[in-house]
Order: sequence, then C-alpha cells, then structure tokens
Amino acid sequence: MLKKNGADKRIQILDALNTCLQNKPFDQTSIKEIAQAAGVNHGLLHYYFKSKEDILIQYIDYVIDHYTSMVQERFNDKALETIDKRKLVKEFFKFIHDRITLDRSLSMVFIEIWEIAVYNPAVKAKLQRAYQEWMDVLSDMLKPLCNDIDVSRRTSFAAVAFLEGMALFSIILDPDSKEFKKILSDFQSKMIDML
Amino acid sequence: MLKKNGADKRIQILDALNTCLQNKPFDQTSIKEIAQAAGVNHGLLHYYFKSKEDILIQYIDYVIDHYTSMVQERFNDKALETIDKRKLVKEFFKFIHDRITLDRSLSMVFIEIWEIAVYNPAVKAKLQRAYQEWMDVLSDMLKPLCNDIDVSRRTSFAAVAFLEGMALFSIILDPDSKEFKKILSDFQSKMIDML
Amino acid sequence: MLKKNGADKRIQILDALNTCLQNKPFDQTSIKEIAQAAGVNHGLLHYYFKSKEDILIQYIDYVIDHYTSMVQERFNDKALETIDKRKLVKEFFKFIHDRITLDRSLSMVFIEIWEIAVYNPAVKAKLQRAYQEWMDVLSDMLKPLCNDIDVSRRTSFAAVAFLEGMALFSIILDPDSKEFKKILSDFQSKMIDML
Amino acid sequence: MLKKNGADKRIQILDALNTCLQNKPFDQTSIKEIAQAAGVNHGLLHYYFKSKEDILIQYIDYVIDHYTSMVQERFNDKALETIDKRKLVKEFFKFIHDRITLDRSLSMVFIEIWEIAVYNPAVKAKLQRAYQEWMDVLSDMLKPLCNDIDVSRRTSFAAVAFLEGMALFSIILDPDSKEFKKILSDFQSKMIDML
DNA sequence: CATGAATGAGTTTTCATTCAT
DNA sequence: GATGAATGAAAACTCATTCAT
Repeated sequence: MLKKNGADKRIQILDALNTCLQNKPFDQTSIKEIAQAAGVNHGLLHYYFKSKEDILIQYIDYVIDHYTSMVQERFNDKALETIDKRKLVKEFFKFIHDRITLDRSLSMVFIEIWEIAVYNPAVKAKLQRAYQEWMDVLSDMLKPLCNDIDVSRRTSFAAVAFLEGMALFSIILDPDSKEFKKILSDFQSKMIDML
Repeated sequence: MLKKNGADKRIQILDALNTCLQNKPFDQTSIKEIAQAAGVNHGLLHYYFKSKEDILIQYIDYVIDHYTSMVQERFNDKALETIDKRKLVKEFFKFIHDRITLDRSLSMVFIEIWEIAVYNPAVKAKLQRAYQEWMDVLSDMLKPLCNDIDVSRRTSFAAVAFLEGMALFSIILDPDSKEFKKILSDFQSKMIDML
Repeated sequence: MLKKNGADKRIQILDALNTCLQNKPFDQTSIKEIAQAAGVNHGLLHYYFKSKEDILIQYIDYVIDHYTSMVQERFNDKALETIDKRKLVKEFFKFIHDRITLDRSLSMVFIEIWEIAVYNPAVKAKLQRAYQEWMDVLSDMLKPLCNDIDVSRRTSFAAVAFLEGMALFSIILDPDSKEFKKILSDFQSKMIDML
Repeated sequence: MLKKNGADKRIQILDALNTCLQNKPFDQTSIKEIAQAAGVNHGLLHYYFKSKEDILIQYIDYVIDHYTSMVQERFNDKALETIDKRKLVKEFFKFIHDRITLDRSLSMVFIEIWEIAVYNPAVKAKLQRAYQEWMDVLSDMLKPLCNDIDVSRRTSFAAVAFLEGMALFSIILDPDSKEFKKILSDFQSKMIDML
C-alpha cells in the first residue's frame, strides 16, 4: 500500500524539519520549505500541526524521546544486573560517544534545542527531564564502583557535562580527529580510575 | 559630554542588542526593538551597520573580544612567569567560573553564538580562534605541572569542554546550587591532582 | 427513523447556520464550523450546496419563507373576512411584536440579511418581495378602517418601517424593558386612531 | 506643499475604506484593496493602524463622530432657545431626511455598522451613545410642545426608530420616489400634531 | 547625523473546494 | 452518501531596508 496514514505523515514532516535544520536554524526555515522537504503541500502542515511552533515542539519531543528510549533500551535494568560493572560503564560511554557525542548532525540539532530552551520554559523543562534521566542511568552504573551515591551522582553529572561540551566542540572542530577521540577515551578511563 | 561620537553609539547599539538577547533570540528581535533599547532611531542602525546581520556579526566580535581580552589581561606572560603554578591554575579556574561559567546571561548569549556558528562559517571560525586561545592559555599553565605538552593540551581541551558543558547546564539547572558549585570545584582539584 | 433523507439534512445544515449566526457573522463562520454545528462532515456541505455562498442564499430563502408563510397562515383571506377589523389589526401587531420585532436572535439574523442585500441584488430582490407582501397584508387590513387605499398603503409602509427600526434598536437596547414595550403599544393604538 | 501629514494620511485611508464599503462589506474588503483605494502602499496601513479591525473601529468612530457633530452644530443650545419650536422640529426632520435618511450610501455604511455592532460590544456601545444623543436632541425640542418629558422621550425614540426603518428601506426601495418622500413628510406632520 | 514615512518582499495562517476511498 | 486528506489561492501582518527632509 502506498497510502500513508496520519501518523506516518506527521513523522514524515518531522523528518523533513530534521533535514531542514541541517541547513538553517528553525527561525529561518519557512513552513513552505519544511513542506517542500517533506514533499507535501504547505497547507497540510497546518492540518497536522496547529502552528509552526507546534511543529517545533513536537519535533523536539520526537528527538528527545528517540534518544531517551535508545539509551533506555540499551541500558535497562536487565543490563544493569547481569554484566561486569566496569565493562558496562565502558560500553555506556562507547554508546554515547558513537551515537551522540560524535554525531555532528545531532549536535547541530541539539544546539538548536538548547537555544530554544533558553527562552522557552516548556522546552527547558523537557531538556531538564531528559538530561536528568541520562545522568540517573549513568549514576546507577557508577554507584557499585564507588559505593557512594553522592559521588556517583556528581561524577555522572560531570561526565555528562563534559560530553555535552565535547559535542559542542564537535561543531567547530573535527570530531573524527585523533586528538578529539583520544581526549574522549582518556577522560573515560581516568573517570573510572578515579572512582 | 552629552553628544556621543560614532564609536560610542555603535557600542551603545551593540549593548542594546545584548540587552535584547536576554529576552528573545536574535531572529525574533526586530531592528526597531534594538533601536528602542539603544534609545536611538531605528533608521540610524543602518547608518552604523550595513544590515541586521552585520549588527549580529559585530556583536559577536564584540562579545568574544571582550572575553578574550579579559582572559589575556588577567593571565598575560607576566603572570605566567611570576606566580606559583598550582595557585595560578586555581586562580584561572576561579576566574573562569565566576566570570564565565556561572554567568547565566552570558551563557544565554553564548548558546545563541554557538547556534549561529553552526550555520555561519565566519562565526564558526571566530569561535574556533577564541576557544583555541583559551585552551592555549590554560595549556601554558598546565605544562610546568606535567612536563608533557600533549598531556597539557589535551587536559586543557577537556577542561574547557567540561566548563562549556557546565555553562550549558547553567541554563537549565541552578548554577548557584551547592551541588553545581561542588562539581565545579571537585573537577578542578582532581584535574590538578591528575597531572 | 434514524436515517435522515436529503431534504432533512439540508434543513439540518441551514439550522446549523442559524445557530452559528448567533455567534459570528457569516463571513467569519467557516464551512467546518457550520458542519460541526450540524453534526455532519464538512465535505458533505458541498454535496448539498454548491458553494459556501449557496448555503447563505438558501438560508436566506429559508428564513424569509418561514416568516412569510407564518404571516400568511395566520392572516389569510379567511381571517380577513371573518373578524372585527380593529381587533384583527391589533392581533396582527401583537403577532409581529412577539414573533418578530422582539425576537432578538431573529433581529440579529435580519441585520445580517440586510447587510448582504446591500451588495447582493438577488437577496435585495428577495427582501423587496417579502416586505412588499407584509405591507400588502397589513394594507388589506387597514383599508376597511380608512376607506382609502393610498392612505392604507402608506400607513402600512410607515408601520413596517417603524417596526423594522424598533427591531434594529432591539439589538442595542433592551427590548424587554417597559419603555421599549410601551413605545410599541403606543404606536399601535395611535396608528389605529389616526386612520 | 504636496506632503500630507500623519493625520491627513489616516483620514485618507478612512475615506478609502468608505469608498470600498460602497462595493463590498468590510469582511470581504482586503487591506490591499483599501490601500489601493487610498493610493498608498498596503504596508502603510499597518503603520497607521495596528490591525485591520483597528481601521474599522477608527472608521466607525469617524463616521459616527461626523454625524454626531453635524447634528450638534446645527441644533446646539443656541438654536433651541431662539426659534419657533414647531419650525425647529420641522427643520430637524428636514435635516435628518436630507442628510441621513435619504443618503443611500450612508445607509449602506450604517447597516454595516449595525451588523458589526451585533457581535462587537464596543461598537454596540458606540451606537447606543450616538442614538441616545440624537434622541436627546430631538426630545429637548419636543418637550416644549407637549410639556411631558416622558411623552417627548418616547416620541423621539419612536421617531428615530421610524427614520432608521426608512433608512433601511432606502436600501431596497427608491428613496427618491414620491411615495417614499410622502411617507416621510406625512409622518412628520402627524407626529407634531399628535403631541 | 537623525527622523520617520514609505516600500515590498516574505511569512504564517485560514479555508473553500476537490476528490479518492 | 460520507469521510477526511490534500490543494492552492488569498489573507493579514511583519519587518528590513531605503530615502527625502
């Protein structure tokens, strides 16, 4: 069947926005451009979304949910119970590096989201929740290694901050360079040693 | 003197933009709003700047130059020679924390600048240069402590990335909280120990 | 019978428009709003009516026909022959007052119709015919009282004009107030006296 | 000097709207059409008026103020004191007939205003005040003729209602016809007789 | 230098209408 | 008959930019 249902078309439009954001910030992207990227009539965007801002908000949900569930699926309770703790932490970092920190196009989108969060309380709250969750996942992994809940919490906070900073630098520097990768791997081993 | 000269009025306008950016992103700020915040006629903005984008570019220069020279003045060659190295590094971090990382309104502006850098090569180059310089300043301080130029470079890179990440989080979390500050101070001491 | 036939559904839609016109003028009422008020799919409105304007035109027909036949049924030839003339005129006015002049929601709709008549010749012609008929009905009643066809015609014209004016004022003033009602009843008795 | 000042341009635009309303109702008249009728750029309308509705509201003020002050200038206190009462009332009616009731283009505009008043409380209040004032002016003239304030008030109310009705009919009938004019003049004399 | 009226391109949004299912 | 997705024209409105004074 060629026909797409409503949900598909909604996703199709959100994906089109994702494509557009590789070229221009949201404010400089018109509804018509998003529609064109999605291959649909621009009027249709107002059929599926109540305003341009609504597209953005649903897009941000979509992106954050995508990465949140990606982390959750990979590092669920099962995983936490069964594997060697040290190895698990290493895998977590590898996962984050490869899928998030080093994904330049994702970093671009995330800066856009951060920038919107600055002025938009709802988006700010959404980011708070997402990062809190990621920190919690990491913190739960680090706890067995240091036996101190406060230390593990702060360490995971610092680690996430560091990774965010590195993601930021992936915009202006080459994340595929040896130095960039060495800094990431060094950090990881030192952090584990320190606990 | 009531009459301002050209340079003053230019700065006056850039400061007005800085004020405006506390409320709205640049794209949603009109020329008239900037003019009003500056207390000048909006037509005049096109006398001092050739376009709206030109105001932004000059503003970014202005901000980055401001912070670059602030760091340079405080940590010039003279300083590097005369003081106890460990203490100097600590002072550097204190300086960065207080004046940059914990300055929420500055962080807001910097996210805006990062966001523009994503799509604007000239701004990207400017950010590259500025961060490179800050890393160099820190690297020069760390070198005597570890006697390894590569280690000091990577460490300063990592430190700056971490601090950027923390500045980012100052947007969505409370940078004045005890936990936030403890994470910053812990990081600093551990980093020095590690060298 | 749950299933409505075509005629019923047409009426259902016209009634829905009537409901909508209590809130907003026709130009600000969308096809979808009318459809929702009618409890039918908006696409269906183009099955029963060839355009949005067609709904309006048929609605105006419907309203005018309704009130025209209401007057005709009540004051047909039979009535004219059998009853005391003075009393009949009084009944006519009572009827018009209660069912038309004092019916605020009807007045709202009629202003809308007048407004459309201003620019739409077909609607204008329809109003002409309707008012002519009402004047004729009244004129036929007044004739026996004055024995002058011209006087009765002009009197009925003036009376209908007066009642239209009062209906208009029922929009901005309270038609249920004592003063409003006294003016209406005074007018009626004076008019009969004058003949 | 060819250059118009701001106030002139505002009036120029309101006059353009008046012209447009001879052809189409307000809702079907676009900003661009008004601008074209005014001979100015459409963007300018948003410079002088904050929205399309604002143009309408200011236009209604303009029209009502115009006619209110026209009546006031002609029938101010001075006039009320010095002239033969009967003659004054006759002059008042002549004035209203010629300048208002028989002015078809004015009647068109007033129906538009009534129609807006139905749904817009601010416009409704404005109409209430204007008609109240006209009734008061007439009532003050009639009082000396009947020595009863209630009777003069109700009579003026009824007279204004009648004239409004006639203005309404001037839309669908020929206000220049003999019959139309005779009805107006008959009404006037009868009303004076009745007092 | 300073002002503010004027321009016109561009944006979001609405909505009557069509049409495949 | 009924549905609701899809279309595209047209609307109000914004705003950077220009320019005469």
